[in-house]
Amino acid sequence: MMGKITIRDVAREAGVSISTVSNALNDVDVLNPATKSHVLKVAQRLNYVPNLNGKQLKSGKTMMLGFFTTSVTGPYFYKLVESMSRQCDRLGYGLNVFVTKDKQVVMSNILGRRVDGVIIYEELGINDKDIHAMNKENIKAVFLDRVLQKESMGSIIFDSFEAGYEATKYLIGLGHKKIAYISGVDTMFDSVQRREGYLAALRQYSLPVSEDYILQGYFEEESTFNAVKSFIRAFPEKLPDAFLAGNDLSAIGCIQALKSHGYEVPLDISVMGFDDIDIAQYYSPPLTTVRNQIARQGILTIDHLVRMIQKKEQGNAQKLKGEIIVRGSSHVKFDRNDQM
Amino acid sequence: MMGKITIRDVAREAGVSISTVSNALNDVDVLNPATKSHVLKVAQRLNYVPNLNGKQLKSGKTMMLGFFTTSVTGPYFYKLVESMSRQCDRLGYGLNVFVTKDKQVVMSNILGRRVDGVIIYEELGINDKDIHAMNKENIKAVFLDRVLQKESMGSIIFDSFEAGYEATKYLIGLGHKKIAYISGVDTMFDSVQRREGYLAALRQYSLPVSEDYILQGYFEEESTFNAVKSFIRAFPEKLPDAFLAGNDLSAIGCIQALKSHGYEVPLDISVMGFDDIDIAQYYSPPLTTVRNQIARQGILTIDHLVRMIQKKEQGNAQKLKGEIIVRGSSHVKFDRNDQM
DNA sequence: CTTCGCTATAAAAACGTTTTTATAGATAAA
DNA sequence: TTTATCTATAAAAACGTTTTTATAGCGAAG
Repeated sequence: MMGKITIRDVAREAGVSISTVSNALNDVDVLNPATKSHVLKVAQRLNYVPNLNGKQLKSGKTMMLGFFTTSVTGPYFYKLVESMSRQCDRLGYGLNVFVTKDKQVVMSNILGRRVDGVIIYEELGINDKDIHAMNKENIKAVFLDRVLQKESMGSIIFDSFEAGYEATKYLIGLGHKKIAYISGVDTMFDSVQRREGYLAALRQYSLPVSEDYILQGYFEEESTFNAVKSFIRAFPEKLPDAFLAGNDLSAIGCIQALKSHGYEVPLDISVMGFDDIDIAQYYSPPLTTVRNQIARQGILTIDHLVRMIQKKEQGNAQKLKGEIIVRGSSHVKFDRNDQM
Repeated sequence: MMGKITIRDVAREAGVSISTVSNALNDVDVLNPATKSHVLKVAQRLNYVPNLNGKQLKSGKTMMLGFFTTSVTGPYFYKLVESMSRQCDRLGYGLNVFVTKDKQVVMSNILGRRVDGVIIYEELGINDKDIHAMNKENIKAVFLDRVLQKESMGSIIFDSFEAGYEATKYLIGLGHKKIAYISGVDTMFDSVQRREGYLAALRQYSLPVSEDYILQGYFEEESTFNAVKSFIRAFPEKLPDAFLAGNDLSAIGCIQALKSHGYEVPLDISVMGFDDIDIAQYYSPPLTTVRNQIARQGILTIDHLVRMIQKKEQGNAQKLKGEIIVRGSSHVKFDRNDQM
């Protein structure tokens, strides 16, 4: 029978003006306390819930942040979403996840002011023109896993160079001297950075850098399996002390190949990956790997975005270090000759 | 310098009224085609993007569905979100994921009309009064994993009773007689239903039902690991033929515990889980489990909700059957005594 | 006494749309 | 020729808020 209860209904019922109701509800401190509590009581009694569209239209604020991503599949995303939404809660914002591949959808939601600020996962195809449009509208954004050209926006990314560097340093610390790298997909930023870090560490410790020690594994188990097998067949005498694989899947493929040739990991050869995927700890041997601090990325992202919104701060680029997780696939260099 | 471009700016620039602009943009077929294309061209040139709050305030529609959940962690959720958002796309809706534990947030977003319809994951504490409020506002909702009291709302749930029943029947079919159940979280509907199904199957086949054979694993690997270990220590002579774990994580914890005591799975004891999580097939041994058709649940959910919204259909309750996936963690009963 | 300023509230404007109603001009019917 | 109908567009109202501006009442300062 009775339709939606509006602020007008509350005003009439409480015998005051709608501005008074608004002030009471929004805790604006200009009202007589008695009036305020009376209004609140009436609102409660009528089960009044403000219409957010009206509210947001006028105020220009939604107190919502939007996370735009092409996918939400896999542990990376749910860990990220989990930590971001928790942090939003703390700061009084809501987090809204939009799963879409359509850039049009993204831009119309952003410029259409459905949210106060946005987190954008790479690969949505947001370009300079889009960023310019956002800037013009004074919309704040933080990008994940993307190097930003525009100073105006924020970005919180993992430092893959540092990760590659540290991982290699760790292997060197175990006494390994001949370290091979199994590359991922060469068009991907992460892949290239990890390799550069690997090379930098080798140079730093004056270890030989050889093209032969860079294999192509394409971030996949099978490709890596084949690549390692061909390597072993081609250079049986040049077997490295350790393999640093572009990611954990690749590390698994590498270990499978070594096993199939009768080598033991980690006794004969150490193998290390990146990402710390779920399987890493269950695999045999459990993988030594570099873990990204996803929860931390989520928290920093929200903090940064909220500062940009509330304190009108400029966006900047922050890099996160990886964390080396030592498990069973790596071992201090063990020289068979010493044994004999 | 120049602020947000509104429909008014487009109207002025194109030399028409704002209603004409609105009609052109919304493809209302009353305009002279020349006028329409002219207006569209101007809108394009000005990079006009409609303000969604204004739009939604007036029209009363958002073309958005909201998924409200306490958590988004784990494969169940990302598979569900993935399939729901894909189906939303197809039907011209956007899907919005709200991760929150605060019922107040949920209700204010729902009654505040931020979305046209909602999908609610259980455990948010939505009660009859809330549902009544939604009904009064004519808001459509579909509940997941929850038995509904109110006829007016929809629900698409997995038949966990059936799943528990069928899984147990499968184990019985392998020749197992002493079957233990590792319970999940007792406040969760699924957990309780699976256990009831388990009990029903035991009764059906006149097998003994014992309280000792119901362990508490809380749907977690570690809790289950500890629970199973304590069981083994407490009743070494009463070891069951098979464990039916409340979910796959629990099954893994169970197997770890059995392994640590020197038992072999499945030769000594069969273990079975629920959910078919990603690790299930990689685990050693690969898990026998009951798979829910998550993608199907997502599609049915969206379809149902959209029908309720667009065709003003009544909500109803649908149940989905699980599918038993036989892998390496279960085996026909093998009696060591026969061997000796 | 005025006048000023302050307090508590009300009234009105504004946010950016869509929708409803009005209007001018053209075409068709009488 | 007049009137009615239709077409294309414009004007105005409405959606439900917040924010800005106005106002009545009152105590204090001159």
